[in-house]
Amino acid sequence: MTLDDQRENPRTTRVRQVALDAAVGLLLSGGTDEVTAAKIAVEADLARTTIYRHWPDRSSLLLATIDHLIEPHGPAPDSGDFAADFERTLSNLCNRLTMKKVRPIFAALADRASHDETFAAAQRRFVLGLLDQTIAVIDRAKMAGELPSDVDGVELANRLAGPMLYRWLVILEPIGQADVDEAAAGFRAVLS
Amino acid sequence: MTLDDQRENPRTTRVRQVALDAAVGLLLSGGTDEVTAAKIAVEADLARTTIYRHWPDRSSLLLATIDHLIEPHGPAPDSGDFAADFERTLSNLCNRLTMKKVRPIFAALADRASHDETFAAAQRRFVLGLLDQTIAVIDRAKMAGELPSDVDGVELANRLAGPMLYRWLVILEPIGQADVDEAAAGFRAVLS
Amino acid sequence: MTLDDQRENPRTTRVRQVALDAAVGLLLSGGTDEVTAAKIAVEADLARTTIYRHWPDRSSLLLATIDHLIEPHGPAPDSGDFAADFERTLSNLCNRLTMKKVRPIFAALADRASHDETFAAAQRRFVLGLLDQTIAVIDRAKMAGELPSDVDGVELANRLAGPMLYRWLVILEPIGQADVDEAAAGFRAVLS
Amino acid sequence: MTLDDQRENPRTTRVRQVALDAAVGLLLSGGTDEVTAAKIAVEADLARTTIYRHWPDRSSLLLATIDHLIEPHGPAPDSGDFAADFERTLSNLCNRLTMKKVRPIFAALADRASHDETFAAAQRRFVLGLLDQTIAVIDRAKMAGELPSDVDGVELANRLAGPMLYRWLVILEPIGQADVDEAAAGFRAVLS
DNA sequence: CTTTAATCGAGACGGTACGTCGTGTCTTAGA
DNA sequence: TCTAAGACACGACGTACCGTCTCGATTAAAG
Repeated sequence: MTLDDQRENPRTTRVRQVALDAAVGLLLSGGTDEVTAAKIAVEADLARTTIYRHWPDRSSLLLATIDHLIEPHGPAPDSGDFAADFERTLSNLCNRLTMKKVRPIFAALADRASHDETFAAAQRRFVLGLLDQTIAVIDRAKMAGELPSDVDGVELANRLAGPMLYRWLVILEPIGQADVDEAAAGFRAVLS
Repeated sequence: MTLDDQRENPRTTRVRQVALDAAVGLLLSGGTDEVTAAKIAVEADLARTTIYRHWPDRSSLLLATIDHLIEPHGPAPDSGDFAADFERTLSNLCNRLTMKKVRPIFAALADRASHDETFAAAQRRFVLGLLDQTIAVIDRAKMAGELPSDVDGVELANRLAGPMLYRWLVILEPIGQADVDEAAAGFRAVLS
Repeated sequence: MTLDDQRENPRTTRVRQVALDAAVGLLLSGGTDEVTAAKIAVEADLARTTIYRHWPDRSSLLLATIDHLIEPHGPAPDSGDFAADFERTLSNLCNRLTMKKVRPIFAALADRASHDETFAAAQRRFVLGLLDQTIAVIDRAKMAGELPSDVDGVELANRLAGPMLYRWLVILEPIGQADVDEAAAGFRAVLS
Repeated sequence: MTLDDQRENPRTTRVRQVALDAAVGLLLSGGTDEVTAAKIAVEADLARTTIYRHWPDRSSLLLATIDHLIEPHGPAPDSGDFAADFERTLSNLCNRLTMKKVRPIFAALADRASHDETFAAAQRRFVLGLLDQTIAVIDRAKMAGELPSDVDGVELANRLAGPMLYRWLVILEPIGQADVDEAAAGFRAVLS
């Protein structure tokens, strides 16, 4: 466990780090088309060829950039009150969405996903990642017997939080407290 | 209808046509990155510079390609039975979505929309276009007094059909009859 | 004589005039590469295609421009004193050379002359044109018996004035009064 | 001599070589306008962009082509008899001029020299290069005391050999033995 | 004073070249 | 070993100009 394969050359680790940091910056500021070995090399003060040693092509570079960009979410709220916890996770989600990073990443993934299964998988992972706190709360409620045990956590999370993602990602409109409230109400309705 | 159809030089019309046809083919088969003046020129047997005469850069070329790709939808079903008509439009929508063209177009728009307001507007238009039959049915029901007059047609269409789009475009899962049924049920619930 | 084929369409005459005026301006200010149908069209406010109606290609356009540029020289000085007249023509030549137009024209002709006999002929005409006053004075001196009748006027003009042209066009150095004096001395030497 | 020959990448050396060889061919056969990155690339079977890596634009490419074209002259003849040596260098010059390469090079330089000081300098170097054997002989004669020490070698070379260059480059007439003889006579006149 | 024919304006089109940027492969040297 | 440095073939970018080709709109001279 402790022996996780960290025995990587520290130079390698450093290069990967600074390259991806630069790539993330470029992705956020200029979109997919800016994630370029040449630009990363300039930005991170590396040789362009070094980038190619770590990622063989644009696709994998972009994918790695996105993966690097997705910071792990904190633990789901756990106050004992599931309805409150659920509402809390929705607020978190709302913040995360509007922190502006989500839209370009989602779009970049979607654009490639149409013609590259690797990106389709990444897109699914990404969206699930957005919902994972929500799913966690649902699962806890299930285990506590406050939700029927045959409820599918992912399914329910999609049903309740989906409209928020839809608004933000598909019809490009802002999400408000009203959307959070409605989803929270939906949760309480199944909570019984 | 009126003959304001520009009396445009037929050569010009033809060039625009074959160029966009080729561009559509490239977009559908290979995605955004294939929509290239050079490739269109080869595909459509035109001079590359001719492409630039009609569309000054990649962006406008891509936008024009997408506009060319979006065929106008037929009229909304109108049988007198609003619930049936609504269900029908959802089936249409479902078919249209899965006819495979929608996903790459949406994704292409979304990718640019993150950094180009023109594309954001196009994305909104595109999604509204997908829903227009649905909205039309809702509006007819409102005028017939079967829906409260304070219902917002676009809002309602998004609420009811949104989950289908969400499934297809965001979480990349297939849409089934179950989704149509559920949305139709939602419509009947507000109909009374 | 009076009936010279002036029966040309006045529009045509005007177009030719303004086009060549513009072309001359471009040639003098920017060199050969500026003599372009497109640029002339802008400068002279003509349609580019109109230029092509008058001159079929760049070569003939450039040639016409140069011909238009070469203004006919005034008559050779004629004071009765041949030595003085000769020195006067050399001063004129010196001024004409250094009025800056000559070098680029000569060079433009020479560049083409290497691979196009039409331009070679134009180059010869151009240089002879520079010397014609000088030749005229020599010929007058011959007819007055002050020079042997077997002297070749062109040959002598080249021998005497050639060094000035050489300095200016070949080794790119300024011409001074010393050069004029020396040539004039050479003339007086054969005059006796 | 010293091995400062750069230890340059042999690929690079080779590319430069074949590119310039092709460029020289194009320059001699078709003139300035043929010296084109695209045409060189085809002719030398290189990528067009590779040409741009070595020479950033048309001007420097043309300049490099001309430099590559100018082969170094052999040493000046040195028989002890200055008059004979001088006549020999003039014959050499005559041959070099008529070997056909000189005219297009001179013209190409002159055309650009009118508007680009770099080319003007190159033109001066080129002409001086043509005369260097001649100048060398003059300088040797000076050091041997057969010429007054206040004679300017370059000046004298221009005075004596200039007429030959003038004939060939300016009035586009062939040079004959007569021209060589006359110049040689001029040399003997100052030699005394 | 019209009518007819030459000329012009406007601009599309297939081309060639420009000079820039990016890609992915490769090789040589240096830390 | 890995990185730096950079050459290379390839191909797209967007621009400029070339020479050809319609098509109308002017305008000239002739009936």
